[in-house]
Amino acid sequence: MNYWLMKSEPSEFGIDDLQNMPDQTEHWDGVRNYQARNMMRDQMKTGDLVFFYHSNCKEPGIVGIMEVVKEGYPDFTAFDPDDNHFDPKSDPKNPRWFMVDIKFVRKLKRTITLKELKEKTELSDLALVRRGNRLSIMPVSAEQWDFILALE
DNA sequence: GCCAACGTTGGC
DNA sequence: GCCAACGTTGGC
Repeated sequence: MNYWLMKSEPSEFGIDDLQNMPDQTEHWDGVRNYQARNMMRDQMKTGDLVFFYHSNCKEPGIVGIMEVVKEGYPDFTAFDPDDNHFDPKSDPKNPRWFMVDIKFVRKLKRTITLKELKEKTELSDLALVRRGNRLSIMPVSAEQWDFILALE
């Protein structure tokens, strides 16, 4: 089993929005970055656990845990001209963008802030805290996962 | 294939 | 709102 971290702006889609979805499940659409696409298409497997990270907000940090419930499939929002994430270069016969479905597991008791994560030398290899990192989906090692959860 | 211009991300 | 960092685009 693998561990991941996925970013979302809470003003767009936050942990509460996920919890309130039917079946507490939603497709993670709109990712338009090849590295992140490859992870969703090729590597994320059913049962993998994912940290939900709130970005671009007052208190950026990890707020909850979710689970992959459907593996990579084409991101249909890329085909819809009326969608914000429309990409005319993604052909339904040869989709450029992929997504997975994720399900709410639980909220953390508190937000583990970016500031706090940056202070931990144990997490210096975590992509999230590396300078200039903008990846919206990233792998988390089992050691990093356990270490972060122990901070809760 | 290089690289300047541009757009986006996301912390602060 | 600012701006550094980075990815993408497109002219050459």
